[in-house]
Amino acid sequence: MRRFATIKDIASALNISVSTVSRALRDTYDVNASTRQAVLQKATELNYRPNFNAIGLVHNRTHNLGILLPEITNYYFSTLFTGIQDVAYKAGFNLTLFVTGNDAEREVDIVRNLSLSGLDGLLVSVSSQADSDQHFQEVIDNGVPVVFFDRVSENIHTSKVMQDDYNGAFEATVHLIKNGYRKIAHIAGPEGLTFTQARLNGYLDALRKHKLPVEPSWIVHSGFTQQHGEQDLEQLWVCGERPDAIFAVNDRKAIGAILALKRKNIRIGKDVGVIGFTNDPVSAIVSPALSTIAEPAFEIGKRSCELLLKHIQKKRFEPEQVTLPGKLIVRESSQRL
Amino acid sequence: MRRFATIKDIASALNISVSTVSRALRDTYDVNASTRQAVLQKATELNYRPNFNAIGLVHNRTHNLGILLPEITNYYFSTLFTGIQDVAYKAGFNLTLFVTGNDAEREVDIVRNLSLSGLDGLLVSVSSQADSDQHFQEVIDNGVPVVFFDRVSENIHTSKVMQDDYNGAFEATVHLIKNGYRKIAHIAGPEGLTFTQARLNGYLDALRKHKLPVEPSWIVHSGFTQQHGEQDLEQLWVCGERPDAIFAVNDRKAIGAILALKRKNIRIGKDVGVIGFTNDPVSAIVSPALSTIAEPAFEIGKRSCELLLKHIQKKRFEPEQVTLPGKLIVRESSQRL
DNA sequence: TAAATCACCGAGAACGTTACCGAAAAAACA
DNA sequence: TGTTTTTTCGGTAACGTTCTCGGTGATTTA
Repeated sequence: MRRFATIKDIASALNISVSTVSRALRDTYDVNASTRQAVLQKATELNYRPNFNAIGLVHNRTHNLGILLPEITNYYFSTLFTGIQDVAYKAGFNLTLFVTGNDAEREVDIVRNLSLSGLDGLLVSVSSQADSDQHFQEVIDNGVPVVFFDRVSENIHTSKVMQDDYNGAFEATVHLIKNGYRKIAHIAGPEGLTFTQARLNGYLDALRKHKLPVEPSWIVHSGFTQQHGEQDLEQLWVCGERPDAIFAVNDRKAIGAILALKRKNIRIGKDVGVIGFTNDPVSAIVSPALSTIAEPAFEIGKRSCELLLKHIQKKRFEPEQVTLPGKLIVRESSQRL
Repeated sequence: MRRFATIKDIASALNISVSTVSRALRDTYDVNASTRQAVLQKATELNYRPNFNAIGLVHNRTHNLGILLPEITNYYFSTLFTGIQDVAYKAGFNLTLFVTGNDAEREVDIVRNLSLSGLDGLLVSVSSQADSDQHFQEVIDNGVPVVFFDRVSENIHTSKVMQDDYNGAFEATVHLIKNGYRKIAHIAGPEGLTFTQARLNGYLDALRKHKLPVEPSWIVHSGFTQQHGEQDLEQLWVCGERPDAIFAVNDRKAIGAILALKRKNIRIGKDVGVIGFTNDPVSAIVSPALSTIAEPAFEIGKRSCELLLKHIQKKRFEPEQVTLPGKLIVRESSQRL
């Protein structure tokens, strides 16, 4: 059985009490400089590492944050994580990452079996809102601070940080309109999600404001992958009148659409305009390059973590809601040229 | 101060001892069915959650695995993580993720300050081998199982799992040769890394086997990003004779090279062949599509975690080394047509 | 010189859980 | 009926750490 050097080992080696060692190691009050020096030296000599379980036990603090993500294999979530870790690391917090794979059941399972005592707080982007948010409410009721980001949960009262989905979608759609497209379709996300709804609304309002027709068959919902984008486009192409532009809920779906269009020998931009959402690096690589709304993923991660840390430090902290603006990036796919 | 219901709360509510509650909760020996039922009911009623700190303290087991990664914002590492989590989740282990950002200093800092007592094992892909591996040796000396993957550390005796870098590189180079390219350059990774060396050797041996010249100025080392790929290509293009094909150490650099070549109006495939390594999804999206060696990222993650779990379970477990084969994926960028 | 202050240290309880051992009650055996 | 076994439970130490409290000497103050 492995066993680390403990505070007791140091104490007995130096013939002093554990209390003194404890104080010396933490450099607090009431300890002579020379004894402190001796303790420190002995500690490195024995390769002492503090036992976080023990510390967590007495303080009811673990310096561990949980992160719940639908997926990690994409640009948005992975840079978001990097943002989170950026502030967590500086504050001395570790991150335990849970990936649900967009599986709502798994999400519930994970949250229900969470070792709440092992976590000082929870950062979450929900997998799906289809069913209830009960499992999150339970966590909050247990006194564990929760911050939602990106895919937030409507009916739960806590801090949330997200990009401005509505205005981003509005701007993207207006951009297409200004570039002469009139029959604009929307390749959307799963229906249950709030941000799917927000982007849909931005799209709709932009059409209405410019007195363009809203054609229900030009709005198709499905998942977030490139394959979903391809399928959505096929569906758009079989039934009724075809659109002359596509606003996709994210870049991956937009690229799926571009690929499908290219297979049909339809010229992107000239025949059909395409715009995405996210500014995934791949949008600059695909040909023609994809116009998009850049999301501040890293910043969202940072802000979420900062907010969570605040929640943890203050006992009573009023939930905040922050919305970060996106930015229109014009490339080739949305221009007739 | 937040406080969860404990085993004591259940005990006093039921007027029984904590030992009995403990046994009932864990469904072990020596507990009557009816009292067990009562305990279970009370537990859900009080929303009891076990305190992992306490359990970790007595068992010296946390069911926490540490993962040390150079970065997470790319396809390879993020799917690798998914593979790890796939087996960890089933085995009831949580994952604490540390991302170094390819910063060797930060790696040392993280490892040195690791709460070893909070981790049952460590999965690592090193950030750089430039300096020493001493910090990892310390961890192992403390009795914490470590498994290396992808970017392994040579001088440390422990389990390692990686793809077959040498043969992959060999195969990629031979593929270019067979397609008629003769002046093949290599855009390599940072020099310190073992797998950089392995891929370089595969490349060199393929050249030698086919009696092609090895031109030192056609081998350029740098980092792993797309930008590095672009820079490397520029460097290749300024000095002396220009190559007619490029084998890149990974897809991102290959794509950088492709982009730079396109800016020069050089036709990919026809004028200059390009092949990468990884099979990042973007390699199918870029135009022309990038030939590459597919790496079994997910599988590597799974195998690493399985191996680590074995190490943790058995007290004495002989280090294993597993090498997974890659697979040549032929697309457009490596064909003259 | 007596009293008050100060610097430093130790004892012991506490955090939530498990493990070991012993005890009481119930059941089985003789 | 007495004895042994089985079933079920409780007491207690232990895990590594922090924290509160009190207690030495030594030093300063009056």
